[in-house]
Amino acid sequence: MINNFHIYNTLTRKKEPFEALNPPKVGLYACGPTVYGDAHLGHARQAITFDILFRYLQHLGYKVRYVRNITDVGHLENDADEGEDKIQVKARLESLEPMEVVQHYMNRYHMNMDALNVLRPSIEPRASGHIIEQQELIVKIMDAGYAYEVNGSVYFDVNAYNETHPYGQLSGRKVEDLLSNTRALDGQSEKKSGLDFALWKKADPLHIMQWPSKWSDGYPGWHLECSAMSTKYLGEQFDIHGGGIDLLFPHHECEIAQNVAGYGKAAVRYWMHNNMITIGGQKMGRSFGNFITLDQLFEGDHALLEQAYGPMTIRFFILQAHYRSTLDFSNEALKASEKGLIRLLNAVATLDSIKTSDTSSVDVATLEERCSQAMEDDMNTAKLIGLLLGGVNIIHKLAEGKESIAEKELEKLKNIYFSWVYSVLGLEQPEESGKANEITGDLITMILNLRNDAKSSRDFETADRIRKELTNMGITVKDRKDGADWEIN
RNA sequence: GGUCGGUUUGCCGAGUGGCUAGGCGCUGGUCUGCAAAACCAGUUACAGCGGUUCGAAUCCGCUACCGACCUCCA
Repeated sequence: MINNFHIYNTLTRKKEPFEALNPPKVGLYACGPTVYGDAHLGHARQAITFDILFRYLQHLGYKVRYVRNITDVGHLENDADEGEDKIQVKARLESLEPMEVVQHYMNRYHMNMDALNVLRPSIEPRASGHIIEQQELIVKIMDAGYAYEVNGSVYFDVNAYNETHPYGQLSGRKVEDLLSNTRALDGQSEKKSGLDFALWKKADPLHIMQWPSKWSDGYPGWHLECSAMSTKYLGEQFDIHGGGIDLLFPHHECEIAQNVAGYGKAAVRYWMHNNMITIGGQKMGRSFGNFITLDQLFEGDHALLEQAYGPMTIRFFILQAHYRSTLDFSNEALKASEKGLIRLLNAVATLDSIKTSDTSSVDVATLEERCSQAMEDDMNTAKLIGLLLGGVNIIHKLAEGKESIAEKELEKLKNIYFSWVYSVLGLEQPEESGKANEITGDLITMILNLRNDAKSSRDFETADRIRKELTNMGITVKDRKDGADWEIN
């Protein structure tokens, strides 16, 4: 499979040409959410980044198996592996079954992602459904001598591992440095070293989520699920692993160690990490408490929001920055995205009404090439959007007849916009669905027709009154030569 | 403290040696009964200092500031 796609590989800190292990198939794994709260803007960025990768690889002709997990067990509340399971904490607070909490937030996550036009992955495995696989991996790691059991819990032995394999390769850390920065063991801990992490944790009797094992009734460690599930569905080696940059250490580092220890080799060819969304220069995250959920954005229901922002505006906003850059949230930036998106989508809608000529005065081939190059360069959606918006000018001139285009060239132009804007970037024309909306539309059209009659008979007083009242309702009237168009603000 | 990254015009944000990024905003114009919308045109930058070079936002060094990770986090 020939392409010129280059990926920035976190492992090597370089852009590398993409070569699939088993073309035309590509195995892609991305770390999904822990479902104990509503998804926020940061989750949207992660999901959209790898949604673009999923779509783009398919656009290039690959057959992609995209696995994105749901973490519904195992993440602990604090360090030292002594905390409570996050899901369980939430369940107690809300007096719900843990699985009820999981289902609730998972449903909401799916609704949010659907709204953002994020494609569902090929497989969406849940940690709780792969306890057996995780236990099997623990056995392999123990057999290889890289894990030890203490009081029914099993820990990964980082020091033992580091003697034969460099631990910290992905995040650029050294064990010695890590050790000097790790809080001293208080003597109570079961772990041999502060760097060791839990593979299996014995549960106390009150712990609701627990499963039997040869070591104890307990639950799997936090990093284990991704190793076990990616191997199950993508094999011991696969092409791309993605996730938020905040998971780089320790999560992904531990994942590599688990794979090497258990299966004897590293699984991943390319590691990709999306950067964070910031707000006022600071990372937006659950632990900072400065996040805005997607529902709040869609509804405009948050103190920091001056208005509601549609899912496509959010998607466009995120795609206007490169995925490895931080992206700063602000109302001003969101509003700018909203307008830019409309400009782009309106132009695409205009393409069908362009008339062709015998010759072309516009250069479509160059645009086509530059768009491809932008995406080939580590998925630079920001550049791609810039190019597509630059072409909007040309589309307008073609529509007005100021430039000419041959039929074949027009087909090419349409293909550029339809495939990049709709298929790869996943942007959609806003839907006007529902009977109520239909009636509303018809009513407004009727009123505007009446106003047009008034204008024709030069009764501007009536015409202005109608327009003013519509404006007060939040409907913008746009007069054209033949009638009028309208828009709800 | 350790490791890594960032600092681009009023705002967001591309850009790794010479070629207009782009969007928003702002100013002017076209259209229009007027207004809005739409469209067209114009608009400004590269944290500071020093160095390399014919030429630097882009490479190197120093300084300042900001952030991320080092504990769960997309």
